[in-house]
Amino acid sequence: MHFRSTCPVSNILDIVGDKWSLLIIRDLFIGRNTYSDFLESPEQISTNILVDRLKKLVQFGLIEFTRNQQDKKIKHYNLTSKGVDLYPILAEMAVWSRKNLDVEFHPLSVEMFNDVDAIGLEKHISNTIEGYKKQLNK
Amino acid sequence: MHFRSTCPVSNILDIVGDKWSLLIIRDLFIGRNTYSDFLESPEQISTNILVDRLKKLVQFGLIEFTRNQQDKKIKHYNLTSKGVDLYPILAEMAVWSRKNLDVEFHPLSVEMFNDVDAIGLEKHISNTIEGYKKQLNK
DNA sequence: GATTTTAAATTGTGAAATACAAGTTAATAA
DNA sequence: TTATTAACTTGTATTTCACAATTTAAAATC
Repeated sequence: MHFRSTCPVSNILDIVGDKWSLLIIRDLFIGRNTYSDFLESPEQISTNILVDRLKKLVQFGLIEFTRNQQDKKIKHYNLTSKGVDLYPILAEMAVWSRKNLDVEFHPLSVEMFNDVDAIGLEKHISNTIEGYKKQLNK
Repeated sequence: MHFRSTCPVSNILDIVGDKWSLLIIRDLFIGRNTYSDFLESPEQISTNILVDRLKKLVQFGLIEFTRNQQDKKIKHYNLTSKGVDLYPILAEMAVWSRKNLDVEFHPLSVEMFNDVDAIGLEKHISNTIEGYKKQLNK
């Protein structure tokens, strides 16, 4: 990996600072975990970009995959510990958008905002991370 | 502004989700605030991209500028309230890099990490934001 | 007040990243 | 055996970015 500088903000941007990587990470948090799932996301990533990003995210150690035992042509991607650690960034991004953009948001994010309002951002983040990890070990 | 979807994460990425915007925002937090300052940053942005990003960030209402009264060809950029609100994202990005990348960081970020360790991330963020706003009103 | 310096911005060209459409592969299902 | 499906590849057009050189306009210097 080539880093542009020794600034930690620049470093992470060199890894996930493109138009798509963080959206794939977001998808994994909301339960989308196959190539086909990712293609169905509302932002409409193209297939060549998707394959490229999945490959890179695996190389960076942010995600990994397992084969479906019933149907071995299906890959189920999941976040690694490094990938799960990105959640606070996604959460702060969503919070920024709610505060600073005057638009209607997707029902899933409205749900997320309600949770944040109910229990606080800290707790929401730790719950989400813990929840993701639990669900994986099933 | 055209948004790819109604996801708040996607929305903010449509605004600052490129290789450079958040680095300009970072620069503003550490006191760099002119075109020449930005060019001196270690990541070496090119002049055409810099002009383009400054223009866009102004259009989005994340930054604005004032002319130097002694030398009116110098523009001093500063973060608006919307721009200052991005700090939690930058802070979480830095925290992620410290935890997950095995590299040496810039002295300024080491200083920042020490502050986070001393007073906690929450307090570090609110101090930084408050500090930035105060410094502006001088 | 003409010349030089400086900050900001522009222009041109090549390279890289992304978008879009179509086709391929290999495993499973019918 | 044929059809379907998930994942992936390929080709081409478009957009964005990188790099180098040049231009503009304000300020400083001679």
